[in-house]
Amino acid sequence: MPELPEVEVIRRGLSERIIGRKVRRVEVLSSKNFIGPEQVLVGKEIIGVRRFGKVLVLDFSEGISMMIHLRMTGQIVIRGGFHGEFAGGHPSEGFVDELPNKQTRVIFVLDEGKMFFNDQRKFGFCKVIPTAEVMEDEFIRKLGPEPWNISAEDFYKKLQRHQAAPIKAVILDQKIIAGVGNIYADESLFLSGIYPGEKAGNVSFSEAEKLLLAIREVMDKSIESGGSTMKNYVKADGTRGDYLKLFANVFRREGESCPRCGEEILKIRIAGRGTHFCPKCQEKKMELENSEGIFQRGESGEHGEMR
DNA sequence: CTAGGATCCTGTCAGC
DNA sequence: TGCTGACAGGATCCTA
Repeated sequence: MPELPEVEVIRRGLSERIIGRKVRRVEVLSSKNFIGPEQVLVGKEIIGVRRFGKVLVLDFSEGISMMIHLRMTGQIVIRGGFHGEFAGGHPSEGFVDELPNKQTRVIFVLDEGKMFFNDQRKFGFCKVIPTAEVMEDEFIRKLGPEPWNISAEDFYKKLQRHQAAPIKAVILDQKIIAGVGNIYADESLFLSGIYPGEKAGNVSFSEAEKLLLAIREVMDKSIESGGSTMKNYVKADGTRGDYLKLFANVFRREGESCPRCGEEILKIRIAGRGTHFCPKCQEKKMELENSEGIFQRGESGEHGEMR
């Protein structure tokens, strides 16, 4: 899905456009994607938009809230508001189509404008719950800290609890750290020079620290550039742009050459996910079968800044 | 407890 | 052209 940066961009976009708006009507086109009684939202005013990792929470008047999880292919589109149109989340034609379209699952008719929840694969959902119970939600309760709110020491300790698992699988686990998905996992592992399949138990403290800083860096950069929205979806000539190309070094760049060393970027499968990396910059460590192994691992390379 | 695989669903693309 | 299988910006459930 949309990962932390995309959801944060949506949170900001919605904050400017729907706070203060009232719900006139809710049309659930796919009941699978809506949990709870949608009618309780009718007449309520939207008073806040929060984010927890990849989850969005809209707060309404009278103590009602709604969680939105976009999962793989969800998107949120605002049309007809006084504060301009907006679309964010999974980039697809829904950003620009006339809505509702085939992928529209829920329509929120506001006192001014409409908000569409579109989702090709129907993995995402909206869930109405009392505001008081948001923090008790299973997913939110178990969610790890935001990347900016954990120390390198604590991050390292958490990684060490999963000795045998590939480091990529560990950082994708939302209980370890919130918000990392497939794109930012690959990108941050590239920036920190760690092989995605490396056993977490083999990741040193200094590598864990580099990795944490890299996660923050790629996410900050993506949020600043506006994530994936309709603005960067359609190029001037009408063709579809790929916002990933704006910042991704390795994601979906298999076959291209590494921007740092020129080696060919490979794509493999780790933790059931497509994984992109540079075999030279992200070298797999030697198996330490005996103490000599320690000396076979040369310097980790003096790489400076990269973009 | 951890780790890995199947699973939910629709759509697209490569290969035959 | 039509069919088939693999895969996809996620997370959960099931099994070992």
